[in-house]
This record gives sequence, C-alpha cells and structure tokens, in this order.
Amino acid sequence: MTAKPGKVTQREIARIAGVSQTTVSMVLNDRDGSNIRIPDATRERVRRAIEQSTYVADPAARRLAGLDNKILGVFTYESALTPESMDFYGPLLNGIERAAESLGCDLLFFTSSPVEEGRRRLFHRNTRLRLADGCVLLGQQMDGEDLERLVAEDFPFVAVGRRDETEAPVPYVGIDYGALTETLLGRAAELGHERVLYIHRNRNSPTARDRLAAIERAGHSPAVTLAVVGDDLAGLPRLIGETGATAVFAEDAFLVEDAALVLGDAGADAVSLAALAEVRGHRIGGRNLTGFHTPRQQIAAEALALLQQLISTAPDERGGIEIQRLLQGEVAFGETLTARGGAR
Amino acid sequence: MTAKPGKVTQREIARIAGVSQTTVSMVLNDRDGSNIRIPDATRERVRRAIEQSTYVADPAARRLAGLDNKILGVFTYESALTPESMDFYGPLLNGIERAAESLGCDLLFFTSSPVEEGRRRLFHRNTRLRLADGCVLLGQQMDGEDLERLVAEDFPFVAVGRRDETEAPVPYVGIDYGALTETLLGRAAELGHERVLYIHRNRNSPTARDRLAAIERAGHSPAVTLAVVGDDLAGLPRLIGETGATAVFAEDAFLVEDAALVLGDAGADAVSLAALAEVRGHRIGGRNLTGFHTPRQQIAAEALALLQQLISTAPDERGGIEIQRLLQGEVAFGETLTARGGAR
DNA sequence: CCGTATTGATAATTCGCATTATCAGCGGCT
DNA sequence: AGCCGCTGATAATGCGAATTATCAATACGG
Repeated sequence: MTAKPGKVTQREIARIAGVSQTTVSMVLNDRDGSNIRIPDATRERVRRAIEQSTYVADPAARRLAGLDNKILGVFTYESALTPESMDFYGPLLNGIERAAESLGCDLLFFTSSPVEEGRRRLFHRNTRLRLADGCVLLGQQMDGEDLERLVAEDFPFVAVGRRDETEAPVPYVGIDYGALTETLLGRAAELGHERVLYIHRNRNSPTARDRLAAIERAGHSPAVTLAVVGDDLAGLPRLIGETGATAVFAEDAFLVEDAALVLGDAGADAVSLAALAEVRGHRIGGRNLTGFHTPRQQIAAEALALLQQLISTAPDERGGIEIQRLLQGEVAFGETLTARGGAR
Repeated sequence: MTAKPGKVTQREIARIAGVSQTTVSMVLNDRDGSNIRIPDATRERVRRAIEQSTYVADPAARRLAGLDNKILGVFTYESALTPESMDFYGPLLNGIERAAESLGCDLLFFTSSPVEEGRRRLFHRNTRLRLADGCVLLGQQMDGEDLERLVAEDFPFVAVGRRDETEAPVPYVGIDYGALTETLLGRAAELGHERVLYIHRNRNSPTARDRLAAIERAGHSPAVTLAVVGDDLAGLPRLIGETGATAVFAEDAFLVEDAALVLGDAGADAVSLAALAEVRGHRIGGRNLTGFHTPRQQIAAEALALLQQLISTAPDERGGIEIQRLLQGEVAFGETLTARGGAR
C-alpha cells in the first residue's frame, strides 16, 4: 500500500555524496571516536547532500534499530475527547500536550483499543504500544492486569491518579486526597459541625479508599456517618434526620449537585455541603461549592517528567527514582460550607 | 535504551512450535495459496504457541516491511488542547477520536513540530509523519509548502476546512460558507435590510475569501459595504452612520462580540447583528447570536472516511475519488437579526 | 521404475538505519 | 625490508516481520 516513490533514504544520500551509507549515518548522528573518524571535508559534503534533498529519517527503521522514538503513548480507559469528559480530561490533556511539546515528543493516542468485557484493554493482538517510548495512563478505573504486565515487562509508564490495585508498585502521580479530606473535616469541626454525613457510591478506586481512610483517621471530631448511595437519593432527607448531620459531604461535585436537587432550596440552605473532589465550575444554588482545587495541569507535567525519567533510565537502575508522587491540592472554600446553624 | 527482555518475537514462537519464522508469519496473516500451504494441524500448533505467549507484533517492523499501521496522524497548526482552542477544536477532535475508534486506528498527534519563522511546520528533520498511514490537518491557516510537499509525495492526507493556497488540488472536507452566506443575506433582505456592513479582518484564508465571494455574488440586495477592521473597533459607529447600514455582519462570533461591546447596549439594539460563522455558545446581551451552525463532528467523520479511502487506494488510482468535499451547514436564526427598524 | 506434480515447509532476502568489525593505504621506525 | 600504528572509510550484521525463491519428501502416472 501507499507506495513511497519519493522516499529518500540514507543509501540515496550516500550515492549522491559518493560515500557509504554507514558514513551518512555517522554524520547524521554526529558519531566520532577512535574507530570512527570523518574529516570535516567529507562531513560537509554529506551535509550538503542532505540539505539538497528532502531526506527524513524513517522512524520505523530507527525504532527497529533500537533507538528512542520521541513518542509517548496516551491511554485513556474512557473516551477522552467527548464534550462530557473534557471537563475532567481537558486540563490533563492540555498539560500533557504542553509537556510533550517542550520535551519534543509526539503523542500516540491508543484510540483503537477494543472493548473487552466492558472495559478497554491496553494490550491486544495489534497494540501499537511498543511504538512508544513510554506511556501515560488516564482514567478513574484502571485494569490491574494491564498494570501488572507493564511492570513485568519493564515498560516505562506512569498512571495519572493514585494506584494500589497491584502487587508491584505502580508509578503514578496523583493528588493527596487524604490530606485534603482531613483539612476539610478539620474546617468543618472549627465551624461547629459535630455530625457529618458522607455519601459515596462505594467505588473501588484508590482515591475513594483514600478519602475513607482519612475520614477514619480523623476520629470523632466531627463524627462522620458513611452512607453508600445509588442513583436514587430519595432517602437522603431521612438519613440526615436520623444522623442529625449538619453537613453533607459527597464523593464528588456531581453527587453534591444531585443531593442539592433532592434537598431542594430550603434543605440545601439548612445543611452545609461540600465535595471531596474538584469543584471548579460547580455552583449550588448560586453559591460556589466548597471542595478541592486540584492542579491538573501540574499533574500532567509531573507525570511526563517522571515518564521521561523512567524512559532514560535502564530498568535495573530505576531503583533510585521516586515513582509514586502525590501532589498537594488546595481546599476551595466556597460558600456552601458555613458555620453550624449559621445563616449564610 | 529501554531493554525489552520480555519481548516475544515470531522467532521465539517458531522455536516453541517447532517451525520456522516464516510459518509463524504465514499463520498470523492467514496466508494461503498455491505456494504456501499449511495443514490445519500445524496451524493449530502455532496458534496455541501464540496464545500461550504474550506475543504482540512489533509495529515498527511491520511498518518497515511495508504494511499499513493503522495509525493516523493529526497535525494542528495551533495548539489543539488548550482551554481556549477547545471551543473550536473540541468537536473536531471528538469526531476524529470516534471515527478513529470505529476504524480501529490509533492517533498520532505531532505535538513536537517545532515553530519555525512563527509557524509550526509539519516537515522537519525528525518528523514522525511517515509512521502514520495518513494524516489529518487542522488549523485556520495552513502552510502552502507543507501541502505542496504532501501532494508531491503522494502522502495520503486530508485538510479540515477548504483549501486553495496551492497549485495542486488538496483533499479537504469543509463547510460551504458561501452558500450559508448567501442564505443569510437573503434572509436579511427579506427582513427589510437594504444596507449591510460587513466587517472582517482581511484574513487570507479560503473561507474568508468564500464569504467575500458570496457577498459579491449576492449583488445589490441588500447592498453590502465591506470594511476591514483591526483590533480597534472605535470607528464602527461612524462607519454605520456613513453607510446607513441597518445590520452589521462580522467574520466570526468574536468579532460580533467586540462590535457589540463598542456599540453598547443602545447601539446593539438599534442594528441587527450576525456572524458568518459558527455561533454556538455565543450570546449577545442575552440574545442568541444569529449565524451558522457547522456540523463539526460530521466534518471530522467525513475527513477520516476520505482519508481512509485515500490510504487504501494506490496513488495512481485515486483519480476517481471526490477529494474536495463541502458539507452544508445550517443558518442559526438567533434573535440578533431582526426586521429592519423592528423592536425585538 | 523413472520423470513429474504436489505438498509442506524453510532459507534467503528485503525494508532503513545503527553499529561492529574489518580493511586498505600510508608514514615512520628499526 | 618488515613491522607498527594511524587515518579514513566500508562491508557485514542485526533489529522483527513479510515475502520470494527454493527445496525435500511423497504421490502419481504411464
């Protein structure tokens, strides 16, 4: 397919310059040493031949010869570019693009990964993964097998978001949701809240567990009641009544929005609300939602920096690298977390 | 770099199954013919060896051997994933992602292209372009040299947006802004507007020229005065007064917004406003802006379909393909184009 | 019983580039 | 003359998969 009649190879350059293909390669890669010596005159002759032509190195051949490619893979466990997911992925992708640009790398999106048993799989018969020097993984939920295999094969990769679903340590860059959760609980205590209701969907993700662990750690001030909720939040008012909670925290901003809808204007005014997640762009009844601000572009930049580090380090020397990095986010004090009983 | 100790090759599979590498390749590609015959027993043996292992074909080697890669390049003349440009690129990228997914292709973003003389260049010493089977080009303004060279090298590519900056015909998928412009002018005439002021930035792009050509074609009903404006729109009220225009059309929605700002509430109420471009998400003083709706996801889908067609057709047989395609958008009748002198 | 298909499979080659090993030519030294 | 060492360059090889040419073994036909 796609015949390339105009393709210029090193051999062609060599013919023009009257040297061997080896010499052309040496000149292109600035090789020089005890065994390889090329006088400037020859160098110049070869260079000129290259300038005259439209020579471009074939990346496939370079790769096959064992060189780096300057290609970074990007794998998302959900579609990355839909309008809905742009909210979440947008800043990450933007950060990745910028970092890649400054590293001089191209980005290979594995959009072709087939869906097997309801989830996208990174590994399949025809994966182009190996074309990349390394890979960034994105997504709320990742596949443990994929991760295991990447580790086992010493393939350089970095997950965005904390991971703990595997035996082997997985390189990641994430947000310290535990610390943020503690801070926000402390703030709630200061504001006089003694009973808080935490609603979540019982997701089996590391960050979900981190939040729960932090709540655990916080002890009894304030006392937090955990409640798993489904799509139907109808039972929420009853739950609030039973627990005597003066504040409702939820796993993410969307869940807060759903809760606010169920509680109605009056109810939403009566209790404080907060999300233990990014709240940028979310407002509840005209008020800025209290929650976290997470530096997503920074995460992306850090992830690519780590990836680059892994790529340029031999597998057996990666021991010294800090491969699990948590960045500190900040608590966004909106207007939905107010003093207990206080009018806003 | 990046030693791949766990890398399984066809040779390894061959060793396990007790056959030659050739046979493995034949089985994998389902080759069969007068010269190549492999009994089912052997086939099965090889298949099982592959199943047992973690064999994945090396894409670089396949590519070098002259096969298709299922990789489509994406080149944007501006950064594609910034929050600002998401407005424009988002729907296109989304469409591209979905089309690629259904075609089973991965997407290679050429984020590494260096900026030379103020513009990004597709071709450079280390371009990974050849790794892709074909390429989609995005951007308001493209580089004529890039296009010429792509054509000259018979490299399959498709530009998004109409192109006319080259001698050779460039494959593209775009919007028929001419037709839309005519329709909107007609509508203005129906509403009683006899004099329209068209403000633009004198951009040297095909679509800009299309709009001007359509205005030209429309003749004298309504009479359109053309005005090139810079960043400063201060002279706009005077222009309106001099020309007696009852409606102001602008090149794009942003320009309309700027104009509305200059005219102020009173002025914006007095004249009708419209953009000869996509107006989704743009509102002027609480009213939906009149302009066009362009099916951007559809453009992307069509572009990838065309690209796929070019890829799978030998260069000398591409004659029969309709390589320049204009899609019809639709006029979005907002509330900023009203009957002449009519209250809204 | 000898030539000739047919079957099943493999050795050899190619793709473009990087690298290693090798070599021809020359000057200096003993 | 014979040996050494240096310079400048090239032949040979490998990377992994696809393809082409080739071959050994068996079956067949007369």
